[in-house]
Amino acid sequence: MRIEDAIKQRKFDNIWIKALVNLHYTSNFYSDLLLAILKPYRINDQHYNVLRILKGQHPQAVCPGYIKSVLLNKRGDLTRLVDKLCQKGYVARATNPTNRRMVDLNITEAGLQLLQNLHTKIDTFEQLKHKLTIEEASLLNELLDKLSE
Amino acid sequence: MRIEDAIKQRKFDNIWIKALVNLHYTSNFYSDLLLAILKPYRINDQHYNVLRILKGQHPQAVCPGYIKSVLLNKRGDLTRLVDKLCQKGYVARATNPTNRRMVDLNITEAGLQLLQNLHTKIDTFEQLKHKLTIEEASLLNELLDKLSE
DNA sequence: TCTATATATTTGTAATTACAACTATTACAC
DNA sequence: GTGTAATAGTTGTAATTACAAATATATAGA
Repeated sequence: MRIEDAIKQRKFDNIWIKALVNLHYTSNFYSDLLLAILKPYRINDQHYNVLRILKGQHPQAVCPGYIKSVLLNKRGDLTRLVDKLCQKGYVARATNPTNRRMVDLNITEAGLQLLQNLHTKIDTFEQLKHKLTIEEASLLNELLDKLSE
Repeated sequence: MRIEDAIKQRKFDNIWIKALVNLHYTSNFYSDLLLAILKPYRINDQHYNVLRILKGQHPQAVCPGYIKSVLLNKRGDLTRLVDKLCQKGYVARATNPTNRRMVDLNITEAGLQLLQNLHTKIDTFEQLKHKLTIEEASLLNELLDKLSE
């Protein structure tokens, strides 16, 4: 949907402002899609991202500090975010034997299975593939990179 | 910053996934900037957006339902969001005389003054202007529109 | 060793958000 | 009018997030 229709606003101060509004709108659009998929599993997008990060390093352990540094959304409370994933059995937590300040986090088999189940449902790949050509996706990446320079 | 460096991830499954991650990253990047500016005023981005919507219609009154329909982030609790703005004196609330189910919201002089103060600080216009040409901003809008079709 | 500093994570508290249930008012069919 | 459904907001409760302060461990210098 064109941004003008989505937020019922016909005029923007200028095209840069419009791009910024559009950026947030589109980001929320996909967040809401993802949240709807995750909802039956009682986890949110932050939990999901943590699981993906852990899977990326698996079977190597990862500490909360690292997760925080690479999470898209720096907000949120890693300790309690991870607490919930541990309670649900998706993540295992242990004190790092070498440096006892640190905590070793690992995704469990159940966690890997969850991501596997979600994969087919999420499949943003197929969705986006129909909406943008490979050249357009590449161009979008370049433009976004410029914005956060 | 290139998205690869920002989240320390070298490989993505494909360029569409990368664009989606980049989208969320860039959106958060600007949200965090905005939140930092708003923090001294003890309001958040949702409050700010509500004030902008009210300013857009001023001096005409707006009801919570309308605000909800055009807010970028549909989540959030309009009643309590507006409560806070009323408490701070930025918004005036009254029952609609014609339809007593509805509530008339209006931005106050103090609210307009707040937006005025914020304007110079936010000024995303100048920031983005340096990062994207007018053609690039226009292209970005087109690509984003395609994504939420 | 002792102390100060830095690092990694957790905890306390208040504010915010999510979600569902609830109240009040209006609209419409009979 | 009366009953029923639809609409507009509000409220209750639990979960989440923000922010600052606290804990626990490690590191480095005197």
